[in-house]
Amino acid sequence: MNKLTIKMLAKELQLSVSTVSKAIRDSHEISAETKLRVNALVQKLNYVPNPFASSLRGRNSKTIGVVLPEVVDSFFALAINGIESVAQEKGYHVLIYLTHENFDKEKMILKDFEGGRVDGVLMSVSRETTETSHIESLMAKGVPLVFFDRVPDSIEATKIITNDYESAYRATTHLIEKSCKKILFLSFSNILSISARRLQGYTDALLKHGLKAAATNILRLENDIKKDYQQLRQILKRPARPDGIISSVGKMVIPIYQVCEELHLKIPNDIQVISFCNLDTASFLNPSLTTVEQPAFEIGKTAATILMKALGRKKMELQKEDLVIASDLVLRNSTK
Amino acid sequence: MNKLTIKMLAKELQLSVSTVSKAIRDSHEISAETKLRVNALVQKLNYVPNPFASSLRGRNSKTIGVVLPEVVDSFFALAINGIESVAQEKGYHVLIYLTHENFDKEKMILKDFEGGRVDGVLMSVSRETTETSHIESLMAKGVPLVFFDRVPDSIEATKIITNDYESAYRATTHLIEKSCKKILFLSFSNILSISARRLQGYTDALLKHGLKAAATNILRLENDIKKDYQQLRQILKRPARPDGIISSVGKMVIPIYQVCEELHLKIPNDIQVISFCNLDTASFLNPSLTTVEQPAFEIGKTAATILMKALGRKKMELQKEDLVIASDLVLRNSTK
DNA sequence: TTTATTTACGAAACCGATTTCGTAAAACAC
DNA sequence: GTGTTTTACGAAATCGGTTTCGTAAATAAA
Repeated sequence: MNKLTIKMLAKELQLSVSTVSKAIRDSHEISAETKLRVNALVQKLNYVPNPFASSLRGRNSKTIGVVLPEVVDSFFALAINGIESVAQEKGYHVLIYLTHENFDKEKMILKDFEGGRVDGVLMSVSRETTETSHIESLMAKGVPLVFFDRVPDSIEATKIITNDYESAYRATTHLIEKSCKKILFLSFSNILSISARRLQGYTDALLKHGLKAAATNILRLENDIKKDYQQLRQILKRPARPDGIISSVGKMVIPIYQVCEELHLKIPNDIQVISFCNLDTASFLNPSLTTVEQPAFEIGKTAATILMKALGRKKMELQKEDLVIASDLVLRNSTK
Repeated sequence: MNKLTIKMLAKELQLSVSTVSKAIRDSHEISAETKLRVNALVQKLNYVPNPFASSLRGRNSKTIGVVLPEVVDSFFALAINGIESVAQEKGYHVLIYLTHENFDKEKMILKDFEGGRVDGVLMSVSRETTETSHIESLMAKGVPLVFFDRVPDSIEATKIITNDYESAYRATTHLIEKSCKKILFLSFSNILSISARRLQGYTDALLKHGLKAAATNILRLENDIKKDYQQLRQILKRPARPDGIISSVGKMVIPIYQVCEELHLKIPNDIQVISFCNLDTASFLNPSLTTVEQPAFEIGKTAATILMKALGRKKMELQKEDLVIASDLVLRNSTK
């Protein structure tokens, strides 16, 4: 299957390669008549330019890289949707990479980007990402990078985030107002600033209302659903078990419901529950779940839009600051 | 930010470009000593080869294209996971494209692929895809293509599917055994074979048990959640309303629960419900939902694995046949 | 009519790696 | 010591477009 090249078009049309190329790119140097002839043949033979030749010469790929921890979480699924919709509209291609929360994979992926595979990057860091030299190295090469959701504190960059601190503060306050005294907080990282901010919102709200933020009421999750499940179970079996739970991560919703069911803890009477998450089934869970809903699609879309601007003709400089899109606290029946 | 090229390495090392290239690629033509020198500098300067130059010369991209209708559905999110895990392991990059069920977009994407952007394609067709010349055109150019889940009937190709017919048959039979007489079937396309097979399983099961497959009991969904919601509502308000629902698509779960709630129809007493879907929250819905669970991750992983084999050194020929991975009917409380 | 400018196109360099082919020098065979 | 093979490397072609620069002809300006 001999690939059709511009050279073959040129021969067929009795034109030079450069003329054909310019005609296809609608250059003003080429007469309308010639353009018509060229395009007719392009249509007829169904010619598609080799993207690598173009990228090599043009030093751009019309491709963005999206680096995510995972995609099971509906947050990232929605974010991908937002990203892809913007990218496709602007004629960009989207390379997806999953780190599976693995730092070494993240490093390898970014290193590969240094070869110029992508024009820009959208990234949500893994929970293992403590050190950020791989990111700085890529940015130093001039590759525009926009972080979203899980952003690294140590780097000055454009970051699209949600109001994690306030959301956690509000969620905690809500539980306190509903007379919870011992609120368990499920944290998924003590590294990620997103996690730190949520934790801070929680502790600040406790202190504000004269409650102590006991270390025993903070469960730091592993990236292992079985272990997390067991840990949670142990905690809820304690004599002085919590009467409220705030999960800063969506994937613990099912385990929480399961453990409560097993231990015959009634939600919300025995224990009230709020989770950060993006489940569209939240309102039909049993009981329906009070959630902090993050604007996942919006975050993805915004991140992509800003990146596109930095990649556009005008090469708009990226503003090195945070853009906050607010989350919603949606009250349902897992809290009183 | 001058990009580092192999030429610069060569100059620095007092070697020719070809020698450096061979050294990096661990060619037997190069002495161990020279390889060491080269690799040391590669490390030191953090050299990453330009992928477009390699792809242009090598006529392969180490990239696969994944074409999906959408990704909100957790089915496709899981499938992406399966695909990406395999691809990453094999050193392949993953380009994601969403058609949003739009046939023209699908055509454009595949046309772009004809330029050689990807080495192979994994695809789930849009619900508007009636005509498949764009797919055949790509395959004719020798691009390996594996379909999964939503596969076109009219094309001979490798297809990874689940047992749609049997699953629908079993689901329907289950409802009949639980004494449903009027079972509403929610269908999402009268084009896609996956949809046709599910519908066939449903009608066959009805006939087998002496029930009629009334056209009024088949709701053909639009791709518009509001309209579908209203349609469903109208049907459930009929005097002789259905006493069972089988939804062949997961995204109708919430609308179904909502409508039933609004109309004060108790599930499963007034109406029993089964849905094809991949919600991990199914067991904690109120009531918990009887589902046909598709092995989404497995399907994605299998599709990718088979594609990888066709792309490997040995260029294994793709078997033009269906590979079926069974779904599970999981009984819960939305059926008696 | 002469000069300046515009129009429309072609030749060739270029992007950066890979690979073929050629060749000195070294190692080996006899 | 001569012939043969192996080793280790370099020059140059190549992948397929894009872009710069040059130029003949056509048009406009003087």
